[in-house]
Amino acid sequence: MSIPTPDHQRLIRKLKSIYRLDREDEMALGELPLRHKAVEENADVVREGDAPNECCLLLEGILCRYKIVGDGRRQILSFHIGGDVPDLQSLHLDVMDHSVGALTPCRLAFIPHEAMAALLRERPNLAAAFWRDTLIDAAVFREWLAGVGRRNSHQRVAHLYCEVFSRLEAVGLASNLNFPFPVTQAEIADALGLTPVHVNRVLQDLRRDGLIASDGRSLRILDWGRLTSAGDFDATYLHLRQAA
Amino acid sequence: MSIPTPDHQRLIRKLKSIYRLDREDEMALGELPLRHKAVEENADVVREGDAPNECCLLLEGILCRYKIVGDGRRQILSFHIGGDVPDLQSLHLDVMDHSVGALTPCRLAFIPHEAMAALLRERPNLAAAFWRDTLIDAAVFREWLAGVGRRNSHQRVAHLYCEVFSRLEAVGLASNLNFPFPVTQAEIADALGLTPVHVNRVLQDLRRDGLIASDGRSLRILDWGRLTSAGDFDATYLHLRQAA
DNA sequence: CGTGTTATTGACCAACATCAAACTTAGTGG
DNA sequence: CCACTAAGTTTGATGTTGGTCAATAACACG
Repeated sequence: MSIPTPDHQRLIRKLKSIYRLDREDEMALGELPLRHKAVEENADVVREGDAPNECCLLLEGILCRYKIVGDGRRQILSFHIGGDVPDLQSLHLDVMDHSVGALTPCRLAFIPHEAMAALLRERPNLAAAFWRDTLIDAAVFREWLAGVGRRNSHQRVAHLYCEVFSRLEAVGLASNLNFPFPVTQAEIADALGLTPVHVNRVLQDLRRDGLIASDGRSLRILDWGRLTSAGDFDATYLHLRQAA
Repeated sequence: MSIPTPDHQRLIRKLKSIYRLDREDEMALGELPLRHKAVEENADVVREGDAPNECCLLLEGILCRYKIVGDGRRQILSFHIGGDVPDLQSLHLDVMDHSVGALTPCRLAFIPHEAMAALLRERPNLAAAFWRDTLIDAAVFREWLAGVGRRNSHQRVAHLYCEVFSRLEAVGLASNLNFPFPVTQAEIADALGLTPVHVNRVLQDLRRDGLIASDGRSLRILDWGRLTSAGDFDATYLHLRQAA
């Protein structure tokens, strides 16, 4: 029983952003075996149809989950940041119904399902925390579904930026409204059900209106209040704990 | 310890469509206390912002989950049929981030969170079954997200009809390709991110092409093969067990 | 410096939305 | 059994958001 490593801390920090953990929970998480791996930009981590026997903890970089529909077009389903376990579901859903890919070079750590299952058996509080995590996942899908279905392009972009900032802040990866976000316009388009050309035009509008400043690598939110209202954003669906 | 009632059987049947239960699991489920309630068409069962202390088991009728976005437009997030527990998540997410409403008159049964939690503590196998259920829920959101983001209106309608049939069949509520589906075109539009007028035109195309026959009350799938390919439908994401 | 990726621009287009009216159907009460 | 009504469906005319295509500009990287 030793102090959790910084890599374990990433996971702990994430879980603490959504659920109350006690000292023993943290220690137990610290014992999880991690098989480290670096992946390069655009590599797939898991692919639709796979039946993985480990989960993937993201330590550094940005991952996304995505589906390719019949005619080859891509829909990005979620973005993931340090501390996330984007394929936690594979613990209970044998075969992947979507893929996980790296949008930037990433540092990952794989955790065997066996180890994860044993931990959850031991510690019901952690089982609850992880279950809650997957439920929040679903809540985010719902919000995106509402956005793609019923919000216009400007609202969608603004909403996405609000969400990304809120989530980064919740795990201590952004402390002010200026933070790295190296995601291309084409990727944003795939996440929002738009085309890259149109995303580009929307971004120009948002910049012209003084809501954001962005190059392809980082994002600066210039007016949080107006950005949230432009994006119809309300963080309730993220189900974050009040204080971290 | 007695034979589970037909109402309990609905729930058992649903869970068995996605997970292996043993005899004791079924018996334990049969002991769940059910507080029955009938709701009329268009009534809300739970509302965004509520913090319910019971879950809602649907026995008869059709429920939907939905969100209202900033400008008052509605996005339907999911349809639910007999055996579903659409707000199971409320067990771990205190405050509702969306509403649950009745699309038809419904028979419901409420199960106290307390009773549900006790059952899951007792029977890890059932905890796994319910967790899996919420994960499949999320898988369906993902599929809808991909549809609204990247499929055209014809594909979306066809896909929805394939999904509805597959789910009804999995729990024994449809045995052939002709089944009741009393959902209005306006509701379908709200589920698919379209307008009622456009849904109407798409339906006319699908009927003209001999894929379906439908009035507002029931749906007959005339050509399953062509409907699935028109809708780019692959049931993998429903994560059903091979045999019921 | 090339070279490849990403961002930007412009001209044009199509899918789907909007608006408004008419038609159908199911239910209700006389 | 027949108005009457309300909800849902269908139709037509027209509008707009966002898509498509194609070219150019700006970077980043080796």
